[in-house]
Amino acid sequence: MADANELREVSRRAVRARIGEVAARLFAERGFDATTVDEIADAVGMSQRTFFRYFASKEDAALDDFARESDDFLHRLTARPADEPEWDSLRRVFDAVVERHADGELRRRSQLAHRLIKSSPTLLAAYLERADRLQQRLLEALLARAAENGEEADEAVLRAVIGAAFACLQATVSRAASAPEATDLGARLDAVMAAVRPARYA
Amino acid sequence: MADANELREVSRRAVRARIGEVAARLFAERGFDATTVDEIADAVGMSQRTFFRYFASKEDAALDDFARESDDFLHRLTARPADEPEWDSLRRVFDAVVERHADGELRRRSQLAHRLIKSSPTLLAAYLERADRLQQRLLEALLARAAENGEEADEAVLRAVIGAAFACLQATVSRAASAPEATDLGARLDAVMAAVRPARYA
DNA sequence: AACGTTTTGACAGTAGCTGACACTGATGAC
DNA sequence: GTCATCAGTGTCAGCTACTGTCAAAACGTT
Repeated sequence: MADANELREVSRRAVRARIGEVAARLFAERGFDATTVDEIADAVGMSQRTFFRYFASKEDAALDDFARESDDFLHRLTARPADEPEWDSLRRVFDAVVERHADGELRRRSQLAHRLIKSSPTLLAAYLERADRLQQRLLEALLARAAENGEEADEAVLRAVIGAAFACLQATVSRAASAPEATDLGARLDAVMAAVRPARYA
Repeated sequence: MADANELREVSRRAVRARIGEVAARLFAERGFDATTVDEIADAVGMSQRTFFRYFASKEDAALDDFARESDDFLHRLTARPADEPEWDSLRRVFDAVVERHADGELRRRSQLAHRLIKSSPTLLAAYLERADRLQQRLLEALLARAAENGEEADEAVLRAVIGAAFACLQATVSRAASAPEATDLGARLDAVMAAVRPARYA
């Protein structure tokens, strides 16, 4: 029984990944808005209905990588020491992006995704909404951590701090996505996050 | 000729405002997703097609207030002295929100809008996308200002600073929207923006 | 009253997305 | 080996947001 379920999960993930790849290729070729779900489904060899059994929306197919990255972020944050200043913890969380940027193939893929997102308002909107959700999850994690420490955290300030950190990440990655050549993303991020480091962590 | 055009503009704005009011009422009653454009058009007494001649999307009708606020933000920023630290200029720009919050009627309206936005993922996504656009416009203004001052601004850092300031605003307003009673939004915002104030302005 | 411009409604069509139902193919029980 | 089961899939029908087109209506100008 457990085996069967596991096999199904494996299969499901494989199909999902395949759809994601095909979709990414079509999006890159024709653009996000100009690609229909029917075309993706056809290219994969399935019905439109089945596509929607794997992805809740066309946007979800395009943002699948970011969904996985979100989970990674959360894991990395909870792995950080509880007494580390939140700002520095967040910087370490962002190493997920820096590390991915180090690999040539993954970097190209990430840059492509970022340019795609910037090219379509609806996709950008979906991306920002997911980023917002991620920030809320991180906020809960940091609130729980503060409670563990016996501190009384100001939720609004903490929310703003997370938002500020993400603004640093976005600004840095955005520039790296436009830049033709490989930049030292880690160093750039360090510089930006040092310049923006909130007074409360000074 | 000029008069006629002006009259048309007045009429157009009035109709647009009327649609916005009716839509806001329906959204408040039934929720954003549960309200169809047909229902709004019916309630106003026009065809669906005409609705879309005034608003490009259902989201736009719900976010009309924020569109006007965006223009206000930009005006206020350009009115600030060129040598003022960006962080402080942004705080003054946000006075637009603080002032609106001071008036009881406008505050209720703004709180309603915020709760509506949080209640619908699609509407939240549209809101965040518009906020992002606004930040880009403010970035351009601040870049132009820096150029005027003869400074060489780091675009990524400036982008991050604007994002950080908006994170403060959002966190503060979000809490105020949930809070039952009237809070001193200006004081709260001052506190959050002081705690998060970037190192470069220390 | 006649004219030209603008606005509007009606209609048809596309695309994203969902519910319902029937079919298929693999799995486990007997 | 047969049968019941059940997840995965395709088909179909339908809803809603949104767009192009075109003819009719509304409106200010002359």
